[in-house]
Amino acid sequence: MTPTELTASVAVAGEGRRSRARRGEGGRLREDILAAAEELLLKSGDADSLSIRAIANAVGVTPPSIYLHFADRNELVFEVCDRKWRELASLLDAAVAGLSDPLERIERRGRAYAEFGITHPEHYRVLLGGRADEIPEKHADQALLTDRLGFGPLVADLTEAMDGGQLARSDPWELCRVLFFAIHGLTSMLVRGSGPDWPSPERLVERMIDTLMWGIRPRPA
Amino acid sequence: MTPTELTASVAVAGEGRRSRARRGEGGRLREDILAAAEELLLKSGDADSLSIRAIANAVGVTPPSIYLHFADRNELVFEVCDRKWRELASLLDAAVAGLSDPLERIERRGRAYAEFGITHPEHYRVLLGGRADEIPEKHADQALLTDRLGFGPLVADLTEAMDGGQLARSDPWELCRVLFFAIHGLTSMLVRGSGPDWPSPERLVERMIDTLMWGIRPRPA
DNA sequence: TGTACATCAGTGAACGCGCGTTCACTGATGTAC
DNA sequence: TGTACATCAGTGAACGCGCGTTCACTGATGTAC
Repeated sequence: MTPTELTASVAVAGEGRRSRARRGEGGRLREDILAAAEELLLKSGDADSLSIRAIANAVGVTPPSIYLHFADRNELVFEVCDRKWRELASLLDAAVAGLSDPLERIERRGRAYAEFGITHPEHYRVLLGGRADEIPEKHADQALLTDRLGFGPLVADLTEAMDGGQLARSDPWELCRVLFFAIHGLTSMLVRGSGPDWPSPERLVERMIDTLMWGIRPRPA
Repeated sequence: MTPTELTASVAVAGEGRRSRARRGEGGRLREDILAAAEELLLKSGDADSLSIRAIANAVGVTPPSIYLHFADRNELVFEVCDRKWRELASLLDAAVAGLSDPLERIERRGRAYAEFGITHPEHYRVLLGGRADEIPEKHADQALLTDRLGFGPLVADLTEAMDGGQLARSDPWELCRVLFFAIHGLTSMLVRGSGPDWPSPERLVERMIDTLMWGIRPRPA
């Protein structure tokens, strides 16, 4: 088998040719494309593998069909990321549901965030591990942090804690970013894969959260 | 001018054809290649732009010549990164030269690290911003942290501070990683580019360092 | 109830691109006799 | 001192690859008369 033949047969494989949608149900393909893209991401963990061709093949459709539903590759990748961001955001919300102590809520959010990365490294890498310029502009700026990460709730908790005297008074947005950066650094390194003699991810998460929570407490005059 | 002609003329541009090295001075080209690669990195800030062809063009040489000095692209990129890591390591050492208080040394290292990222965002992105798999295996594991980042000195300072009672006793390697992760998270986000209404990088750096330094102090029983 | 027709969901082939890498070569440089 | 020769530093053309995207098309599906 020549390399060319091999490639051809692989291209034919995928999921087999997909049956054409009924009239008016063209939108179904859009969903299937996004689902296939996410699956590809899971297998490879690399946004570069989200090629139009690979996705089309996985869905069982030809590349041009993608353009019936997305203007270009950028838009497709953006949509995939957008969904993941929302998923993460609601996961964070779920993690603090029912908790009323703001400090505890802050802590839980951090923990849940790191755990999302640890359990979905491929997705995390796509969300924040890549180059910024491969993400459409909408993602590149502040909107990323406020809209996507849902910083609002965290800032609210920080403010509440400050009001209650559990935290030294300061700019909550600034503090919010610092906390996020720290947790993101931890997560992104864990997602990169830890070395053989590293402490367990759990230990590192605990230690980071512990350090941060102490670091932001009110200080003796 | 057709696109093809344009490409051709651009290819001819670069730095002009380079004169051939004298007998025995073939190694000169190796240096020039690395220098050109670094320059390309500065312009684009993206390891993907380190293509064999782009580098060859910048040096004023044809692509195959690169292979006289590097086995493949991976080796070249590795060497470029390796040099940057050493640069950063010695920069960190310089930042604490003459300081004897271990806590102060720890703080200064963190600050210097973040500043390196802020002033050399393109380089930082190449060192830690990319995908792990684009970096040769040597870089991917623990060796990265110990050899490249020179964690030894930081661990030494942490240990000294623990011995002096300035820090609660704990595994210094674990703490070392946590501190690095936090500073890395900060740096990598700043390097990504900050949004319009962000606090200044300097403020964020101060705040992060301040939080961490408080977080690791001994705690009241 | 039957048929012409517009619409819709795709297809197939091709475009030009830049890439890493290989291969057979060239021609200047230095060295041995 | 002159010349044949080995070596060394490169060149030029080509390889096959996968990519995003475009374009003219096809053929099933539903609808209007």
